[in-house]
Amino acid sequence: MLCDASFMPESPRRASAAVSVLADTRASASFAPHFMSDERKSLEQRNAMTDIERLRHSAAHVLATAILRIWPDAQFAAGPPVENGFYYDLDMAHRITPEDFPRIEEEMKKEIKANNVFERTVVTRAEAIAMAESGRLGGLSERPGNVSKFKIGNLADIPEGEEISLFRNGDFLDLCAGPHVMRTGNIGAFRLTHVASAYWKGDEKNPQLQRIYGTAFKNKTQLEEYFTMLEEAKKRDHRKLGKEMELFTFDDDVGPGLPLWLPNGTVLIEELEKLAKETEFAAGYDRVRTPHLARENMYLTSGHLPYYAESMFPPMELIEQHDKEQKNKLEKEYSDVLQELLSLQDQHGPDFSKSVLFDPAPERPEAKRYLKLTEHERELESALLKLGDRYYLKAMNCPHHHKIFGALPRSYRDLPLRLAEYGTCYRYEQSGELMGLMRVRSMQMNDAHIYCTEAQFEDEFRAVNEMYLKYFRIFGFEKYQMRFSTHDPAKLGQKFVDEPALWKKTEDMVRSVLIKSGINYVEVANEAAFYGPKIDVQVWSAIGKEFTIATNQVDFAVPARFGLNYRASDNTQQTPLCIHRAPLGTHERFIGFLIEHYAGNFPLWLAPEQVRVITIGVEEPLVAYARGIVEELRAQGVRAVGDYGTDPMKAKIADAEQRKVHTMLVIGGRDLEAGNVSLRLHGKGNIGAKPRNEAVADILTAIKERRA
RNA sequence: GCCAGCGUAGCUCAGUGGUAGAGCAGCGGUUUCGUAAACCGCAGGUCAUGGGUUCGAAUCCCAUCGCUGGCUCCA
Repeated sequence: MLCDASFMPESPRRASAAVSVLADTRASASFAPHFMSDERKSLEQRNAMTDIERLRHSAAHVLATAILRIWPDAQFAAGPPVENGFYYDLDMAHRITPEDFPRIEEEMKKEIKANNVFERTVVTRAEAIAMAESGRLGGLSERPGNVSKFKIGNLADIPEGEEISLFRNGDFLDLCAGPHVMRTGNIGAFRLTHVASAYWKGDEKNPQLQRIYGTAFKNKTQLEEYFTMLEEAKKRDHRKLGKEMELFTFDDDVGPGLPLWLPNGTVLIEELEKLAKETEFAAGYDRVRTPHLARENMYLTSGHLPYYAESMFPPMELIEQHDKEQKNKLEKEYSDVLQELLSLQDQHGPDFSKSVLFDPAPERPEAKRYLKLTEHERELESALLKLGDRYYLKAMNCPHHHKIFGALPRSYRDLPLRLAEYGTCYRYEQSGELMGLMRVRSMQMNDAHIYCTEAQFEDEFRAVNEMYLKYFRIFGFEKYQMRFSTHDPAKLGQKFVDEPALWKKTEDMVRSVLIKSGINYVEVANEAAFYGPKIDVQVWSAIGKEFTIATNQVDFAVPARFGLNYRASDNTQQTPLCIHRAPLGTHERFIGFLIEHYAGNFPLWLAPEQVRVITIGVEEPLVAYARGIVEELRAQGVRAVGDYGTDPMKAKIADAEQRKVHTMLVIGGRDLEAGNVSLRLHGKGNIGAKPRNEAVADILTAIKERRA
């Protein structure tokens, strides 16, 4: 598959066990999500639970106990601790809503007050199955006719030879590896937080269960602190600040996930582009521009179609009516042919098609049929291509850039060729996945594709990494995780291009760049792109959601698919390697993250309104002086605004502070006389008087240096 | 896409079957001020949209759209 979707920083990758270890050690652990591994945890791993996880896991059992007292038919699936709390998945006739929480919490309190011991017993598999069949597992008593169906499923996942343990608190008995706190009374403070639905074992083919989330702490103070912290986090949520600061908006008539950038937000976009353009120019990139859409055929070449079609907006058809009817007919025929081909392959085994295609004189009737069909398939394909056009909005920029590379004959002397574009892409994300600016359907990527020789690769890759770090220093990012995704040799030829030597070589190169640069990273096997290893940069939003903010990927497979080549010094034709990189991700997600990172208090160079000149009074000489300062600043490209109105000074300051204006120059009669301005910085209060020229020079320097 | 909750003025919210409200922002006046909010007034709403129940619906029911949380997806 070409152009791994995960290349697009819009795609947060699935959390991995490896990340969870690091996530837990980060300074910001309170907001870092805890990742449950996809794999079943071993007993050893489970026993490594922290004290608070133990407590929360125990709270899940108490939750189940309480629910059974109210709804005895409930069947429970899994109830693990998660970062900041716990949940229990269950199935029952009653649909739980938050209105049920007080009742449930009452019952939970009773169970905690009873201070029952969590008592562990080891049973044989047969005993456990017998208890599940009588409905006893995950129940308060035997429940004839109400089999503990999910517990039977869980039992099946426990490997032979591993101990099967049960935990009992009061009447509630559950299949559980533990560990738990000693007694229910050890659960100091808890609260149920929300209900959700979840597929059993996370598989959407399985039935949906009701999931109840809660949180628990050692004591009430910690619980309250947690909720206070959540409130604080919500204040810096980019959706809230984006509205308050008039950065962006969404409109139903425009469509979900399609942000409209207001003037203030557009300032952020343009400042970022300026930074990117300067940086990329200095690093030897060439800028290109490409259309927002392309013909179907390109995406057949790239491989986006049909595999990626679900994530693309449906195509625009440019086709005459009579051709359309013809096309529909041919498409129907084509799909019938494909179906028959597939069923022949199914009937006659996996090597059937090979054996037929390589047999010079196939005699078997099914082989003859197969050959006839494949010939017909090709005819239909070419007939279809001749009938009308389909245009797709681009989901990625790489195919367009590959076409630019291929547009001219290339020599090794042209390499490395670095093509950069803030390209606009469109992805049809599922409606439930949209989230403010963090997950959208239209996005502008800080994209570039670097075409280079193998010999150049390491230097190029290192330079890209250094660019990341340079950016992160400018923004003062500290809380991020570099994730190095490698392939799994067992899946060569399926999930990954079958080029073991190139995999090894590029992975070694990437690893060595990381180590030499002293970058702290986690390595995750089996998460690479189809076409090569990659590094994703993971960050966490204010409310603790993980996102890929930037990405850097190696591609040693796709250029060949596009027939890209260059003339090497020995006069042979060679295929270039390609690096896909987006250090500033997409405007949408990057700015979403920046808003939260700065809590809306942008540094001077980014601030939508950089300077506000406030007069104390409305006397003409004062206003003229203030106006002169504003004009001088604006002439130098500073976003300065004057407030010469009749409001009292304190009100003007309050207004500027609320709008998070970075620098306020307050001017009264005293300043006018001395040729000064009184400097006030947002959130920092009054700094004091300064000569006007000095203040202006300082502002210009701070902007130029992109000072934090 | 799935499950649940929510949708009242530009923003934050009150109103739970009987005449749509407040604060802030906006606009018009008055006020002429030294570091986070002077005073008075005005205007602003098909209560997301469509249908239903009812003498009467912002309020109850159904559908649609959107947002939020979670799940799934993210090749």
